[in-house]
Amino acid sequence: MAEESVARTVRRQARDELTRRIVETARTQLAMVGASGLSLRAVARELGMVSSAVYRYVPSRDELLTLLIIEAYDALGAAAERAESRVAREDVAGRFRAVCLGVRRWAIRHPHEYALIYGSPVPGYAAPEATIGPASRVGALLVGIMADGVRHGKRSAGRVAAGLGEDGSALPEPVRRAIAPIRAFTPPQVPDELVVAGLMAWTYLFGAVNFELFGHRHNVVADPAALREAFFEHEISRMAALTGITG
Amino acid sequence: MAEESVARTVRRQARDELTRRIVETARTQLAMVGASGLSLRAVARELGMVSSAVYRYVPSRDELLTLLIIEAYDALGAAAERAESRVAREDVAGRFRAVCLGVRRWAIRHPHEYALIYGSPVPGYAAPEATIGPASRVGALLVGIMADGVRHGKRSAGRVAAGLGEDGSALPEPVRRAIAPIRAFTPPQVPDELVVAGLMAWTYLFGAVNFELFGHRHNVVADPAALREAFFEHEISRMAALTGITG
DNA sequence: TCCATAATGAGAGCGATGCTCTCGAACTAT
DNA sequence: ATAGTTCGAGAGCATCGCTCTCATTATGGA
Repeated sequence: MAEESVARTVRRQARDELTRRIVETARTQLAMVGASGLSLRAVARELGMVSSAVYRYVPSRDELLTLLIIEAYDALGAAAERAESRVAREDVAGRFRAVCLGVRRWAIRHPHEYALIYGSPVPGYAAPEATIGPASRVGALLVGIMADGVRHGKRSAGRVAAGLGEDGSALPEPVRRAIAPIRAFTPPQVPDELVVAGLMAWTYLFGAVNFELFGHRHNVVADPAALREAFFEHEISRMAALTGITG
Repeated sequence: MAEESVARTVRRQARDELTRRIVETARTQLAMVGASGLSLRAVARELGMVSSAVYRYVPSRDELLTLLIIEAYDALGAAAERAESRVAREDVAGRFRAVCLGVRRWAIRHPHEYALIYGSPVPGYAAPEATIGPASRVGALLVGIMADGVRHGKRSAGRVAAGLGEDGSALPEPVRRAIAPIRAFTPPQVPDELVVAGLMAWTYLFGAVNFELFGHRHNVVADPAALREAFFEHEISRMAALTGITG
């Protein structure tokens, strides 16, 4: 009958709804007290149920954290994509810049969520399989920009290659082999040199945000938000120049 | 009497010795189970005493972690200094490279200790005053290399400035003001442009090590240690070129 | 030398955590 | 209507950080 499937769906819906509320509550808790202070029992209390009931929906605290990790990756990726989408497609340098500013902006607004994904890995060492998709959204964005940079203006791509081999030497063979995994996700038109440059820009972006958010720029860069932002924009544009994205 | 001071010293020595053993035990625990798994009670058990006794020596778990943070900063700084000291003073590029490789090597060998200092800040947000000294050892090393680079060969320093203002533009005024804090620790001969470049190299170094250690290069850079190392050496030397340290 | 004082270690205990188990109640499906 | 599944609640276990109290011991001055 129809009622059968409907009933099943109703139950599933109720279950999904409660699961959603649990994760949502956990997310607000995370935003307030950070990952180390996140308590399954507190989440249960907030929802008016007993702690053991939560275990019907979430297998463990670590799994809850994994769900929050996925959410955070997705939110960060969405923020970066939104910022990037507001820039004209041809403005490759502007798109790169927008991604960087978007990432930093989101990180500053959601420090605990950012720390959860780009700080020390909290559970074990291996990230769960389910996180790799959302985790690569920012990277995918950068790859797309690189590819467009190659397509739109051969000029910039050419300049990149030149920048990389400043002394005339090509990319060392071990380096070429080292980037084999990422090459599986990059269009073949993008040369190895540009891939390396993109990886470095990506590395730098999160290195800078990490340093700023985790306090490693105390007594190094001035505190006022405007100055920090000015410095960030400068370092990012310098990095873009190295990458060869000069607009 | 002499016995007075001796006795006092004896007692202090006993106290210091036990404190040392506590921190030492905590450090090995940290190396095994990580910061989140570090338990004051477990440390006490290991030392054959009851947990409350440990509180006579260490005010709290967070304070214990602070001691470990200081130790880790010091160990990392020492490792970097040791690596750097083995390079001829005139070989500025080699010294920079040695610092980077030394940092990475230490980090790989002491992942949990590295995560403790360069991962998410675990207690609150503000680092204790006592940590800022040891925390700046690597930075001080880089500053020294920069200064020597300026002193030894004006050529490289000049190239840096040129590299920075590739389009002929000078450093933006807000950026100059942003780096005021670090300028208090850098010799005046080092131009602002070089300071910025050094900051970027510093940022990149730890960004790269973070990414590698925290698993963000899964499916990006190949796993074999030799390839990862080759990639690291390449990215670092690229960064050195940007910094203007070309040897 | 003796004795008040201070440091030390042990134990009990408090509140809290993650997680498991069991037991009724409610709901689903036949 | 009944058999089976899901669910919430409660009790409980081991562990944690930390505090308090109470002896024991060492210290340092009278």
